[in-house]
Amino acid sequence: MNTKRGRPRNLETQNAILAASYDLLLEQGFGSVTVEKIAERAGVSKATIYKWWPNKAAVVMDGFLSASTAKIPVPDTGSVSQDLIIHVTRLVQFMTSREGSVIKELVGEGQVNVGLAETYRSRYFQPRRIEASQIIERGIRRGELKYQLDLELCLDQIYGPIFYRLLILSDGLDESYVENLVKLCLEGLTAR
Amino acid sequence: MNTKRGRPRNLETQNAILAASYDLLLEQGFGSVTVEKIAERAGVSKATIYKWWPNKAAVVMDGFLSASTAKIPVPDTGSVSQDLIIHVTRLVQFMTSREGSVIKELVGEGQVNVGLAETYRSRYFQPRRIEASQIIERGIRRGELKYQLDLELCLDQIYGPIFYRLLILSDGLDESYVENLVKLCLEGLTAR
Amino acid sequence: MNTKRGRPRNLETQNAILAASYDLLLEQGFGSVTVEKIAERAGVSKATIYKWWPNKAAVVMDGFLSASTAKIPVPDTGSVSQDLIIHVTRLVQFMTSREGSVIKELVGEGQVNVGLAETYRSRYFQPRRIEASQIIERGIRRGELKYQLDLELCLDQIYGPIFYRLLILSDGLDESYVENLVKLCLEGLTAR
Amino acid sequence: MNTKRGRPRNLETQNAILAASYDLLLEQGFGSVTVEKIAERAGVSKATIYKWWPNKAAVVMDGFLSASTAKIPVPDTGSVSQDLIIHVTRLVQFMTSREGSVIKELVGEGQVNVGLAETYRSRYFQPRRIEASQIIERGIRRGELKYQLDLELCLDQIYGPIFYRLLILSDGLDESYVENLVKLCLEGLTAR
DNA sequence: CTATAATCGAGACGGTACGTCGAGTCTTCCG
DNA sequence: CGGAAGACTCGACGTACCGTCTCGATTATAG
Repeated sequence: MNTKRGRPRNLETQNAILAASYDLLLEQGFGSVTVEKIAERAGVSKATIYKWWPNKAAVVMDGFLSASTAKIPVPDTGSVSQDLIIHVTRLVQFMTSREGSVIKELVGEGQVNVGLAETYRSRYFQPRRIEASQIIERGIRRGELKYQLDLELCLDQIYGPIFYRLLILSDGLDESYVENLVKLCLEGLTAR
Repeated sequence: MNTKRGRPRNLETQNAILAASYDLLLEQGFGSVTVEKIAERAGVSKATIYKWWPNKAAVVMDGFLSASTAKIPVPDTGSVSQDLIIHVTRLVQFMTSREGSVIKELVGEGQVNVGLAETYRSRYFQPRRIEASQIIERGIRRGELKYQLDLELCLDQIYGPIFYRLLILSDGLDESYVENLVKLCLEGLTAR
Repeated sequence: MNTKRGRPRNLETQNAILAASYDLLLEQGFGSVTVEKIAERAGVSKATIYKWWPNKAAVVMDGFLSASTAKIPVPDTGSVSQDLIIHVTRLVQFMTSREGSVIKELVGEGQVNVGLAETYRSRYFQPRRIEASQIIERGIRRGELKYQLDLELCLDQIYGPIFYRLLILSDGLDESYVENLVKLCLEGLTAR
Repeated sequence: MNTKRGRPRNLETQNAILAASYDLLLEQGFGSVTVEKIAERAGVSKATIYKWWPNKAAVVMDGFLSASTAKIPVPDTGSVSQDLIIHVTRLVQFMTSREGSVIKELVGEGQVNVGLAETYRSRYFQPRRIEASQIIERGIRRGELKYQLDLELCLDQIYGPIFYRLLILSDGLDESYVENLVKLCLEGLTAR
């Protein structure tokens, strides 16, 4: 008895669903995405969607993840400060683009949907953190940064203010803000 | 022409609505709050609710704001470091309480609802920032902190990581995290 | 102790209400008339309306009755046949005018509202029947019509088909229909 | 392309809706029928009702039409006079029964709702007229009635007074009224 | 080369909430 | 006291989306 009986899953169908889902997400935002619209645009039955994903949030998240190539490149200029400024500026640029702005909506939904939150944490934010941690680690190895630094904390200190502004304050995030932020992180607040 | 024409708005009604709304928010979370339930619990007609608030989010937000006394006290020990640690620890304690955790849901909803976001920004987060900025300003005046510090940026550096963890990483936020965070902010990342 | 204490009832107010009510009835039809709109147009408070009339139907009916001068003149040419044709033609003309067509709506409402029905019966249809019965009675006196005729039945025979068409069939009601109807009533169906 | 795609419409559901609708109509009258009550009694979702009917009036009308077998049998005694008296008496009996009385309410609603009116005209009144016209046509063929009679007019002359009394005058409609009416129609008003 | 098993499109359905509207009542203040 | 202003309740409306379900058609592997 083989387990592979019956008509096999059609990959194109899945891709069409993910693509449609992501398109709609970009066009109309999370709140306006409808399973019915996804189905229609993908030329697919609603039941098929629910066969492979447990609920709307899951499809949309999945669509987002598979579309968002979104690796923000990590520079290596030899200077931690420069690297951080470049990297974070790129991050900000991406986050304030249409594509990035849907992340805010997904995070919003994640406040109410634990499964969704876990997904974007493990499949989106953690990978990004690992990328960026290279800059810090290089800095430590080169002796630019304190050698006993808590890596996680460092990342929070850089990323925290950015997302805090994005998600809560909705305040301007221009290049000079990034520069000042990085500088302050490096130097500290303390007067000498 | 008198401005006080007609049957005056019944304050008890409004309070009952806001109270019911907040109770439900605490009990069941934003997603499960229903205008109908609010109306029923407040002993009020649904139409009355829609007369004074444009939609569910607005009532719930208003209920939250009028219930949340939530001033996190600002300590004054004479040391910026100590003050920050105490203050932020309190903030974290509040945010991880039931009462605080609904804020995360509201912020979540705010990603999709601009009006709501503006409300909690101006009526919740800004006031809280002003409270905390006293600690920084005192530190500057006393010469503990650099005198040309950008206040907004400082606040972001303290608050950012906290809300970043709360909203996105959902990671542990214990007392030692706060201490390390404050210490790092003050000292900076740079090796000397 | 005087019986006439306080501010006396303002007749103009009542008239404004009735006029507004009738205007709206003509403009928008019974279904779209709203007590609120009546009040607004009459520059009057809703409560005042409910003080003098028990419900919407009553005001509208009253407005209709006091505006509709609507006496359809009864001709006297010397010939019953001629008189009937002229009179009924006029009736049809009125009933198919905007002003008349609201009567259909009132009768419609009357199917569900007994009070309203009684009102239009006693204050609109009965008076009109009395007018027309003169034609019949003259015919009997002159010997044109059978002398033992049942007056009520005669009126039904003339009016019935008209209102049946108006209310149920919504069919054409031109002058030749009226002529044929009157002729058939007079001559009867029987072959000789 | 097959026409029978998708889950087929569940006939029981539709019937349950129509039955519930008709029951409520008989029990409480048109004005008190509620889509929500229909849904509840039929064990059906409100959305399903609105999927197949555009509004309350349409469902109720449809429920009425599919329940009302209501063919009033057409007698054939050999005498037009007798046949008419019997038929019209039966009609009156039906119309004054609970089942018939809802027709008055539907006609009432029809004064304000054109779609509804068209429906009951074409699917209720026209069919009934055709039934009754047999009596007239038989009378013409047998030479009892004038051979060039206008059929429509004849029907109006019989039915008109009945519905006029039912809808407007609400006056007694006993057997003797019917007899007198038929007699007068046949003989005419004219003295000889 | 047929039976079995799964996928899939179409679309009906129950459920739950939304926001709106109108009727009618009630409260307060003004003349 | 009459009346204007307008707050409030009640009950229904029609809409939208979710997630589940039932068909029939399709497409593969197993026997």
